[in-house]
Amino acid sequence: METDTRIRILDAAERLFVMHGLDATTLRMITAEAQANLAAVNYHFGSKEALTEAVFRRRLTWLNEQRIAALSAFEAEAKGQPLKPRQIVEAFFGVAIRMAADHNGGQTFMRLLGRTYTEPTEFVRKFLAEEYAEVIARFKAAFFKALPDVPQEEFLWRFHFMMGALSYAISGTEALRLLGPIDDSDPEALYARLMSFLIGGLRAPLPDLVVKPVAKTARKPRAKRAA
Amino acid sequence: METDTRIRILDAAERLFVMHGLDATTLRMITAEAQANLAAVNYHFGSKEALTEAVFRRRLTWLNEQRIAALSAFEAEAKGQPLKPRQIVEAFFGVAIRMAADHNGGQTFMRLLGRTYTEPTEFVRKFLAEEYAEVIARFKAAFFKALPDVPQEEFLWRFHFMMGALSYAISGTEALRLLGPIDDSDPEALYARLMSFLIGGLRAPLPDLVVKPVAKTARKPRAKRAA
DNA sequence: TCAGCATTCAAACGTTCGTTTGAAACCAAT
DNA sequence: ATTGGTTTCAAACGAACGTTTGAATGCTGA
Repeated sequence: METDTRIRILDAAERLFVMHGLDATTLRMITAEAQANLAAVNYHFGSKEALTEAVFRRRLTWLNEQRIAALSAFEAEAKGQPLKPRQIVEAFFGVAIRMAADHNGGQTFMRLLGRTYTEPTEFVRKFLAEEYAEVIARFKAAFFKALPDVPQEEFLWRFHFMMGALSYAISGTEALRLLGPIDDSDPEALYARLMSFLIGGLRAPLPDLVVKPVAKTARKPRAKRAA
Repeated sequence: METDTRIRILDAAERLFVMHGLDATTLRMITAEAQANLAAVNYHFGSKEALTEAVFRRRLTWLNEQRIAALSAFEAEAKGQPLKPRQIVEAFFGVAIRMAADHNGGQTFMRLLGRTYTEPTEFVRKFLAEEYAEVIARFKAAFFKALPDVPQEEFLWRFHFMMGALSYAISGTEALRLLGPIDDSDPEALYARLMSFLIGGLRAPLPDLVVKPVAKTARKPRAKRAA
């Protein structure tokens, strides 16, 4: 069942998706790279879309399992006490960065993944939503417990910003060179740098938001929506 | 010269690029949306690639001029003294966020741009490199002056992470919904949130990096860089 | 040895893409 | 009214795409 060709196709597709993007990668490029016949993709996967999904699922499922395992380990250790934010960040982002440092395809994949959260393609988004549901729920709960002083909406934004930083840390090394010559060969250094940055952002002083309803509607009092 | 059709095509292309991505947007979609003939793109722009470049250049040039103007204003005010990091962040990221809040097409464009730094397409990267050269140079210099205690390489990484957070702040509102229901309708709030996060990350304690050259070359002490 | 299934392969399918073409329509200046 | 240059238009081009087909080949158990 798990034929050699199947795996060669998955590997080739992963590599080419990273280099050229999803749309611009053709089945002919993939099968040539995999040294397989053009029809092999439709034989083994059914369609290009199904192949794409398989490429993601293969590693993403494993990645999120690792994340949950890391979080569970910290939680078991803490015996019901809230975790330190650094531990939660480590469990979510650290695992990802470490996977990105793995040269056995993990690196390739993470670059692809980092670019995919903002991918507009419908079916990719649907797929990611399913695949992330559990891990998001677990980490949200852990963070809320660890940071009771941070409003939940504020935290969700910060989590989102952190995802952006992670995405660029992993996938944006090309864009990075816009900034000048830079060494991205040391994954441990990248890990340390990103963790510092993320914790710094996560624990930053809360912004003093202008209270919206007042600014918009009032001098005469009439609340537009509850704060 | 600046015909009506030309502008309608630019606007339509911008909208569709955001919704479907560069590759997946066809000239037939664009010309239909712009209520123009299919051949109009090649007549007015020469090719799809040239149209793409025009879409970006139209707003990106202006955006980076705004950034430089904002920075120059702060620098004039400071009379040679280093700026506060917050001011520099404001000049670079604040201007972008504010443009993203502009509903006259700016919002649309910024979502597109945010997704483009990591775009693998060759000619887009080339183009961005040119378009960003000056603004990058100016802001690097300002930051280095304002943060003499932060090693330059460390700072470049942090700048890169900040770009990631900005990108997600602007373009990733779809991905954001993975995290749960969230209100992204208030640009002022987003601005305040992002600024807090960025400053927090920028000013985070430096990571204690394992000193690589020592591990590789020496045992006898040899500092890699000055703190 | 041979039947039976899984896999590979070359070729072709119908679509859609970006681009080109040449005529039609428009529009100001003579 | 006629010209000359600009813009629009319908139609078609060749190329490349994902997919399908049916025969050839490989492998396994009876």
